[in-house]
Amino acid sequence: MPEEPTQAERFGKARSARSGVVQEDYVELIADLMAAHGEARATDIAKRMGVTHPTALKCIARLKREGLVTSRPYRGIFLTEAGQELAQRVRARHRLMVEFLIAIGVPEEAAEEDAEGMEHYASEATLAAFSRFLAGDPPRN
Amino acid sequence: MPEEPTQAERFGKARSARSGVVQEDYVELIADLMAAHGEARATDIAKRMGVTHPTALKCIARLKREGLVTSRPYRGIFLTEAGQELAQRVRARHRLMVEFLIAIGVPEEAAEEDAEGMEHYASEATLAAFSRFLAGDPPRN
DNA sequence: ACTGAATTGTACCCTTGGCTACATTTGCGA
DNA sequence: TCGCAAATGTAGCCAAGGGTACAATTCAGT
Repeated sequence: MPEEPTQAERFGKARSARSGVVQEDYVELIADLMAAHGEARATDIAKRMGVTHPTALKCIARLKREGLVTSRPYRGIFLTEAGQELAQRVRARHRLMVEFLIAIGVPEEAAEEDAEGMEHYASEATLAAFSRFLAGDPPRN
Repeated sequence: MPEEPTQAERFGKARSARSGVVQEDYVELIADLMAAHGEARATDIAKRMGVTHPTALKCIARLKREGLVTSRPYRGIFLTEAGQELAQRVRARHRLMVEFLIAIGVPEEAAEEDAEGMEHYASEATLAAFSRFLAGDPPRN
């Protein structure tokens, strides 16, 4: 099967997807923290992401540049409209992924771990298929 | 649900997995090229990965450092024992992922694309669940 | 009110994986 | 055989996302 250009395209797409992964994780986490504590502090973000605070600050700076987040010096971090929308999509996708994995028999902790990586690469088509499965539709006849 | 440390661990694991993604893709591709043409040339690797050749060379140099690949100046690239084993595992995982996605109703091209990203994050537990599903075992009773 | 701890910010370094530009080596075809 | 195109290698740039070390600011508690 010599389908080189298609393969290159697929690798390219996976590569592009990779660049948004960290943003998605941060935005989702910030939304969680705001929901739980009313605000998102850099230290808490760093702790929950399992990185040092300068790393978190740098990623947050990038989120700011991309208009997903706002913050004033020595103050908390807030999601913009765009950030909130992204957070909602990401959270929904994450929940669906975990539920699906558990439904097909993956133990809960493994499902949570794997979803953390896989969720970022699931297209609409795949998410739709997962939804159908959870809804009880027969996938193959 | 304040389970911060666990969440940090999960993010950490996903991060670790991320660092092996490129190696896995290269090793699998090199195995493909060797099977198809009897040798793996840097130019072909670059073309199929959709990157420039210096980028491919740099990644190959890293594979060499990690003992997955060998090569002599201006000669082709060859997998070591470890490289061949990795390639086999990766290829099997890739096929399983694609088959599974198609089985639950994802269109073929989307399945190929999504698998390219998701395959690197599926644990043994998840792969086992996918296998069971393909074998026709009822996932939930 | 003020001091000390916690939080936030800054400076600088590393590796990975992109790129372009240029140098070197192979090896094929005239 | 020998020259030129193709392949390979090298140098140097960039951004992202890790890290440490240190500076600045906030804020609680006395």
